[in-house]
Amino acid sequence: MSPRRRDADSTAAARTRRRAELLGIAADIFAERGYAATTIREVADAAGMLAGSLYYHFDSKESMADEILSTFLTELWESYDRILQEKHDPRQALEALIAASFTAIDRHRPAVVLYQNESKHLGQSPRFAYLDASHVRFRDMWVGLLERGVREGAFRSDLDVPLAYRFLRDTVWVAANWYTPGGRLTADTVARTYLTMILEGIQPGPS
Amino acid sequence: MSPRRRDADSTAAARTRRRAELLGIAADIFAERGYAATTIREVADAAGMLAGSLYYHFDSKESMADEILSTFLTELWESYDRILQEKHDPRQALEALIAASFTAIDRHRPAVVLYQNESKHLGQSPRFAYLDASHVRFRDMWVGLLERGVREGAFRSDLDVPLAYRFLRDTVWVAANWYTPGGRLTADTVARTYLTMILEGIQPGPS
Amino acid sequence: MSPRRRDADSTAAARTRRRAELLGIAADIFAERGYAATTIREVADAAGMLAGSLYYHFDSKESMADEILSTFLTELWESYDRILQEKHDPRQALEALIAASFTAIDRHRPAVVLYQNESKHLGQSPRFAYLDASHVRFRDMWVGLLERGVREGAFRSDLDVPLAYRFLRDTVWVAANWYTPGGRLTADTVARTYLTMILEGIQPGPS
Amino acid sequence: MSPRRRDADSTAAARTRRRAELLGIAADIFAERGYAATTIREVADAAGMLAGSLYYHFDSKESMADEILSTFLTELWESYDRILQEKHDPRQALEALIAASFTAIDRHRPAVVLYQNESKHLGQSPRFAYLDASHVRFRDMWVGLLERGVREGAFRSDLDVPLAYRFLRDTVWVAANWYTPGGRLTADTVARTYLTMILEGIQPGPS
DNA sequence: GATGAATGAGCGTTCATTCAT
DNA sequence: GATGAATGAACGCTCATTCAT
Repeated sequence: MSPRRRDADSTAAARTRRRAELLGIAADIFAERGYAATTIREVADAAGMLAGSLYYHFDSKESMADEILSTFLTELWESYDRILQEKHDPRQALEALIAASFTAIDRHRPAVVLYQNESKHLGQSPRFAYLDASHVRFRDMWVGLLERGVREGAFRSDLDVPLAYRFLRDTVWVAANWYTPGGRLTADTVARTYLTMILEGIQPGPS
Repeated sequence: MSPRRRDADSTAAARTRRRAELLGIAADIFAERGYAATTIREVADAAGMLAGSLYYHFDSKESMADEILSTFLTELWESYDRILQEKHDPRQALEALIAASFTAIDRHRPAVVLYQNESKHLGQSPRFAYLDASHVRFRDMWVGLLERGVREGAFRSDLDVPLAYRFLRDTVWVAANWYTPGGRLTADTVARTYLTMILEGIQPGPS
Repeated sequence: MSPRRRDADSTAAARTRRRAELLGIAADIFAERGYAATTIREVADAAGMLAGSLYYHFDSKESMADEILSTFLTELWESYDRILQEKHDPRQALEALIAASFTAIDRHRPAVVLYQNESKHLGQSPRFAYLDASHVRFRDMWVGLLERGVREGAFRSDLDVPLAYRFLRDTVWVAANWYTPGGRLTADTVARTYLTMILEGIQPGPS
Repeated sequence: MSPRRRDADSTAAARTRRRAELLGIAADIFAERGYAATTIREVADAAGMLAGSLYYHFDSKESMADEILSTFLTELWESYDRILQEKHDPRQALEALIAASFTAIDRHRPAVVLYQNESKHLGQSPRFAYLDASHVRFRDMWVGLLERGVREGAFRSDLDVPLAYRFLRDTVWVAANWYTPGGRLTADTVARTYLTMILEGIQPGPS
């Protein structure tokens, strides 16, 4: 790595790193207090700077939420797309998607909380059109998967697919509200336990 | 309208009805936009009056949320308590509690949304201490029921009770976000379908 | 007194009596909390009615203050005028005026407090022009009396008349802030004690 | 302006000066219109800024009054305490205290007016408890001084001390309502004239 | 004479945002 | 990169006042 290269790094890359750091702080507070109830002064305080200084890094409060959410969704869909390409068996795909979702919660907890609590609102502004688009993709993915699973006998034939889709979607994301990365349960454990409940129910099986 | 009707109607009863009407409007908007993001002027607009006029009926924005939430929770716990007294079989109790929850969503949809989205923030103020108290009662109720069910063989012996409690709790209330009273699905239908998924899972049973 | 006469009394006179009663209540609160800081709801509460009901009796909050102050000033000037006609000796006139002022405090304490605290403000509105007029008359009366007294040897020849006027004026009225009718000191006692201090000073006399 | 000057000037000192400037403006208007009747917008207008901008400098309207009053009282008591330590003769102490009071009026006229007109109301809030404390200290100081003066023969033996205390207190402070710094009379002249009236009275002495 | 419900203006305060330094 | 001071719009709320009943 040439010195020239390192210099370029210490500007562009350092800037990127600082942005990410600030966004992490913002995401934590947005998730904790709610987007509307969070003041950018609170974010700035937590970052050890004055409110006005944040505007050197970001255009607006909205743009922070935007960057937090779009970063999260981009990464999420990358992992989903990888799974959808690899796993053709509905049951296996479902397992992998659920696991990937819990991994996302583990890695982007505040972003997930933000997504869950505020996407309805924010989605109304054109800037956040991708949130609604993501919802649609989400629904299509799950509904498609469930319908195929029913056809292929992986899932109960009497499944109410639209309802089951919402059941799955909500059940998974809502866990971000109580899951603590590094706590008693790892993302993987939670995922497996949830999967068992979802697939086999909570009453005793026949075996 | 006969004088008799007007007499019975006037004063206390009419006031109560007007308050309820206004609270209904407020609850709808709080649920739709979020409590913090809702302005008193939006509520007043929707009620066809000026912002200040709301203060003839209510002390503060907070007191509106308070009345919405406490009314809902009072009614909810009345129905829960009735069930807990009547149904001693864990499985039957669970079914009845889930059904009662969906009935509550049907009747108090905006209040449920408000409860779910804002109780964490509001609960910090002493005035809303009953929200946290309700959470605790909730947890104790479900955890107790699940543990008893496991002991008595009604539920899987390997159930992770704390996790299952959260699964049940979230799964049910989160439905308030999409459920439309008077839509395709009645509260009862949703409750029965959810119950089947929760009890038996989504994969085909052996029977 | 004919019945007809008594009927007329029970309308006009009763109305007058009620107004006076309400004005007494208002004056107490205006004096206690300050005019600007007093809400007409507080006055109405104290009178056992609703805020709106006061407007049956009075045009506005201002008109209450108006009536309180003008009633007080009319009576005050009546007593002053009587004295000025009777007492031609400066020293005797001064004594009588001071005594009359303390009598006014005794009988109209809240009005005096209101007068003292709010006349500067209220005087700016044309409706209260008589307040400024009264101030001028006041000053002319005292300054005239003091100058005559100096000329005639009743008061010190080196008296700074404008300053002494303010001294007398303030000294007397400000007592309304602590004087309690029916307390340890009667208006007359206070008047006599004040007079001694004003005339002879607080240091020991030669006698 | 040299850089040296600007450096010494900047940050803390400049901020303090700006605060003092704004407080001076606020004090003028509070004194002129009354605290309750003054709007924050009036203060901001006079300062050439918008209402909200004041909140960059001060927490609240109340905190402005607080700072104005506490600054004044601190300085006043410093001068009083110095006198009480130095002058042991009651008559000399009284003269010095009256003079110091007029000096305080000269330097803090609006603060004195505010103190006199609003301390009764403001004193009820815990934040302004020091106002009541100051009243008590005031009374103790004057009553103590007068009693000692009577015992030692400096003041008339028949003096009604509690009444004389109020007489002195009011007489002095009330002058803030008409005294104009830089006008015909200096604070010192007023003080001396007042003192003569207080000590020797307004009627001709025997000498 | 009084009530109950509302109006409309304005208040103290907050907050995202801007910008010269 | 960050600060300090300000803007301007809006917010929750208060209050004198009105008026049909």
